[in-house]
Amino acid sequence: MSPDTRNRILMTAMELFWEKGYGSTSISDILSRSQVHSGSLYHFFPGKQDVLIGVLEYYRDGIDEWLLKPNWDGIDDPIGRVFALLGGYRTQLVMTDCTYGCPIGNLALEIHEPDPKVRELLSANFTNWSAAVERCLDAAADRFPANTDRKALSQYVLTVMEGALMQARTYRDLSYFDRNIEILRQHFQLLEQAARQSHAVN
Amino acid sequence: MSPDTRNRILMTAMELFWEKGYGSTSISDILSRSQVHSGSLYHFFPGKQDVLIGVLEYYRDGIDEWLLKPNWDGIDDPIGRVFALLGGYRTQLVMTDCTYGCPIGNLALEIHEPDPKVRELLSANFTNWSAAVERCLDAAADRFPANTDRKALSQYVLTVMEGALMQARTYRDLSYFDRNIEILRQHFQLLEQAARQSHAVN
DNA sequence: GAGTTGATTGAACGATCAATCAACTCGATA
DNA sequence: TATCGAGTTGATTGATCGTTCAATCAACTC
Repeated sequence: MSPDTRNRILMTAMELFWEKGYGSTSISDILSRSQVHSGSLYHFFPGKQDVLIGVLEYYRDGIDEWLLKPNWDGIDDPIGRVFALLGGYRTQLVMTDCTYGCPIGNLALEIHEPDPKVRELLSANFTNWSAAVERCLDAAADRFPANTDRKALSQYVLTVMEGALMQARTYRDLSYFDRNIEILRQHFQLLEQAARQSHAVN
Repeated sequence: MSPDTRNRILMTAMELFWEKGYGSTSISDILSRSQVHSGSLYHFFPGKQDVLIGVLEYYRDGIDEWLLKPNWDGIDDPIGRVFALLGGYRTQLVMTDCTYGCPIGNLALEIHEPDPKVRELLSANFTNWSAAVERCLDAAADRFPANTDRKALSQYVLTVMEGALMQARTYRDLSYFDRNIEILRQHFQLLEQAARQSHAVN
């Protein structure tokens, strides 16, 4: 029953870290909800921080299956995929009455002096996310001006997502998210428009 | 000596909340650094959360003097002021080896179930910030397309600032901040360009 | 100068924290 | 059948948490 228990701990910790944050989640919170006893937890994880590391690794390894695949199913247009991904976060906001926060972004701001290992995993999660967006932008490279830094732009999409989530959650108001995403969309349209004009000249 | 002590508590709590976050700052942390005894703290504040409220009120009431005035001194161009404000955050990042985080944004993401009073104060701080940006945008209204939603755009500037800070801090790399701000700047230039074209037609 | 007030002191409280540990279970292997 | 060890149990540890409270003190009121 070993991998079962380890996994139940991770899943429960994932939930709790997202609901209450890392610092406010106690080991006994994890134990009682997961129906695991303290000795078992410490059999699999040396300490609380290692549970966090396990959770971050889980996110890192599951981004394709749990984040991208569900949001991109049936959508082929690369730029459509970018905004479908953002739409996925909107759905989460709706389902949680605007209490949803990005699990990675929340941890990134909550944990002030992260272990190198923790910081690496937070970075890796951000990098994987924006790399997925960058692949979309590359697939639509001809719709952007030739000198567009698509890697930087993909990081910018992450920035807008995190900032928009932060405001929607703080105000408990979905419209803050929508307005932000709408401005990003208009920015993209301006870029596409500029690309068309440039191509017409050449 | 009463207002002295209250103020020393607030200043110390401000420092500590910014350094370690709210949850990881203990009352005894505040007491030892501020050289105040527990009884004195509880004489001025009913509890820990009320210290947080005091800090948030302090930020709210000090935005002009402590944030806007220093960054806008000697700068008249309204759009220049927007990016000067963002430049202020860049300076903080430089001075802290990219460990700086927005005090309000950090608290907004750390505190998952805020009291109504706390949530109101977080919102008020965001609102004051973007309202200051909105005044700049209004002063440069003729440089944007006529149908520009300047209030939404000012919230978007806040979004980009928060997201850019989050990434720079997570990666411990200033270039993530710079690239994000640069893309916002290019967006503004596209908007100004569109406004010029529109005015030329009319 | 007796009485009142606000400010301060620091020991103490119960609760909760992360973590430990010896004892136990039980399927796999020899 | 005997042995082994990965997994499990849950009571227990000492530290730390936010908070309380009886006491003392200085300054002001009337």
